Amino acid sequence: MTKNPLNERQQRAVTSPTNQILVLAGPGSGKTRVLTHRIAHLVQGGVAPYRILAVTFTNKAAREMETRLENMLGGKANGVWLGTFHATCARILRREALPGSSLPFDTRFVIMDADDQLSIVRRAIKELNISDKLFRPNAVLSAISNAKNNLILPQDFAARSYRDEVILRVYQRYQQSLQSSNALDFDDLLLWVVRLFSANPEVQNRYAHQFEYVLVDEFQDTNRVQYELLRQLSSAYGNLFVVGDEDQSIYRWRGADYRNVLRFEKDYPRCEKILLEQNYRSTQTVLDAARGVIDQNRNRTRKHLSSARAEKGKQIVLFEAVDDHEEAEYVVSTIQRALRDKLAEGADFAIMYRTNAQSRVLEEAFLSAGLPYRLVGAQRFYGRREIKDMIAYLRLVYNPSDDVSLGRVINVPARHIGDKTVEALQEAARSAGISAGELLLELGAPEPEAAFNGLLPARIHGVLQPFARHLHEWHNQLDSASLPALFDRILEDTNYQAWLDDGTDEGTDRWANVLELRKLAFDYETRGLEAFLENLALVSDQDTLPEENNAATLLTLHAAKGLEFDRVFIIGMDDGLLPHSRSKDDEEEMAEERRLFYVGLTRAKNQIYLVRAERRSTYGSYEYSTPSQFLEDIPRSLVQESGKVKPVRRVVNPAWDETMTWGRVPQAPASARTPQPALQSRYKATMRVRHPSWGDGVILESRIEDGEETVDVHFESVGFKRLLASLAKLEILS
DNA sequence: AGATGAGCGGTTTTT
DNA sequence: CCGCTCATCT
Repeated sequence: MTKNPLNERQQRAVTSPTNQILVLAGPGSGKTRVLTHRIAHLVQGGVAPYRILAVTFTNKAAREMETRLENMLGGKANGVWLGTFHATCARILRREALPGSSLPFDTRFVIMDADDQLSIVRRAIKELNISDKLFRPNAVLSAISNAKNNLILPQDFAARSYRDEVILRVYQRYQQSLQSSNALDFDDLLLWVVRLFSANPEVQNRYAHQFEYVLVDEFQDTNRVQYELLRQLSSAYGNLFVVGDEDQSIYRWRGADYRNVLRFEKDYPRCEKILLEQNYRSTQTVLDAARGVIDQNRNRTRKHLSSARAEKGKQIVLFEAVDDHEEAEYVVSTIQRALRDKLAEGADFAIMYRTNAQSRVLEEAFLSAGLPYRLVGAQRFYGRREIKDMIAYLRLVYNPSDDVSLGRVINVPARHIGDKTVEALQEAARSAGISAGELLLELGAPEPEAAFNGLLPARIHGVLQPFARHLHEWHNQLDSASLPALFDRILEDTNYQAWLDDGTDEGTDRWANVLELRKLAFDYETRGLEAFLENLALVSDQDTLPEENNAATLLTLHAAKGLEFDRVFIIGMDDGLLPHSRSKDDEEEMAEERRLFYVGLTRAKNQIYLVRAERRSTYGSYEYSTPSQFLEDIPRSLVQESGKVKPVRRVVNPAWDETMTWGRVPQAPASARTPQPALQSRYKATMRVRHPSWGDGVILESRIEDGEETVDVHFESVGFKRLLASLAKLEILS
């Protein structure tokens, strides 16, 4: 693909001299390629790399662009500001949060992750004597995040109801906690840059004059803060190049607003709009199916994606399993068969699902089949208790004011510091006007300042002393010792291994995780603790997970955006899962669910498998569901069904042939069926056969199911089919 | 202070 | 079903 020349429109997008350019790029239309080529074009035209800012949505996308630029230009593009919104903002704030700035934190701020945020909210709710039943911490946090995404700080928050009043109070307390911990949450990173720029035009100007060119990926998923930020950053030169696709907007719940695309056209009436509709990824079958789905959405620019590839491609396979276990087994066995027949390799496959919870059953099936897989996202590594502990230690050493981290590790491993002791410490710190961590640091000094003597009762002081001393020593090492040395020192001083690795399998496992993190710390030996912590906070886990060799990928539909795979399974094609039940009352949300499905479909280069289960276990009991309504929008001619025999279901979509049945071969009710003696297989694996319409193929497997012989055949023309031997008119060739 | 066990609530999606 | 919180006991 890299060898191909750019098509005419891509070329235009890369070289156009227009100031503001809006590229509407369908899936697989070479969007990343256009972005990287444009950056390369700018650099080769003499623009200094540091004057180019390119913003991506994920770290992964940023790294991929970096690699491509490296390949194109060697080191010539080094220095381009390339990163996510959040990483870019963190970088700006680390420079600007100097003493005397208007910002309520200094350059040693730490970044709170979702867990930290939630524990701050919980604490605030508790301290304010609010019921956490009526005000769910999660809901309150999302209200706060929502406000921040709209640039609303507590002082700007207009409470229009009792509920708002309460949320506001929590918000205030929450913000205070962050401030006293010298911490920022994700939303703050963006918010404070915008506030900084608004309050200090000279600072904004400095950056705006630095960034002669601003380029943005996944523009449809920007929110209001991000839009504002882009406006500010490009305000000097007005060179703003944005790439996006309304149809792939899937982050509305996070404040993203694809109408930013419309806003862009309105705010920059002289912008040039370029449509990329030539698809270089998928077969026409994949595109037709995707189009059938997305064309049901209104209020969008209709695109006419056409495949640059000649072949129509394999039909879409639809499989209905009886339950989620069979669903997973179907995925695994289909992959195994393809591997065995050398039709594909592991890394060609991706299995996508709506909710993270669905990965569990899949993982079990992969494990028991001995099939390698890699799971992206889902807090696998960084959510681990032992990992969070070690990170908390490091964060605390870096920034002793970090209350959340202090609370996490002050008594881990247990060192007789209970709630009462912590409370006394906090009270004493408050009366001294410093944070608890700072006070500890002081108490651990060889000669603490006299002012801090007598703040605490002698007994409590004594209990805290050993920990305080350690903290002081670690903190002192910050500038002299390397990160790995500090890491080891903490492990040693806390006796962490002995505490964690208690001889059980789980303990060994946990210790192995710590060693994994330690390995990562060695990678940051030269860059240091600050870079290490920032990376841990901002880089999602998909980046750092050890790459399993040639393994299938398990990921949510959200995480799939921007990726491509040869063969894609989308599982859980059930009403209530996709579209998700939480979306069904809201038209906008339903449209977003549809886009999510569209994103999944368009990841496939060659083959799509849509899989559902009639029932799946949730919380221990079974729940039944009907097929996803989205399935009805896929043209019938593109689909080939597969699965176990079960009662006929009628299809409601008039686009389908009335006489067609859904999912199954029709069959008499069970009661009318006479049990048949086990019958002999007529077909065996490796036999060559001929089908009247599909031509020649080879039998992959034959088995007796419910008294019927079922054969899996791979046809040269259409690929994999599962057939009932009694119905298919197969001719045996060899 | 720490260990144990009953009870409960939770699942959308992520930088 | 699982993991977490809270209450109770040692």
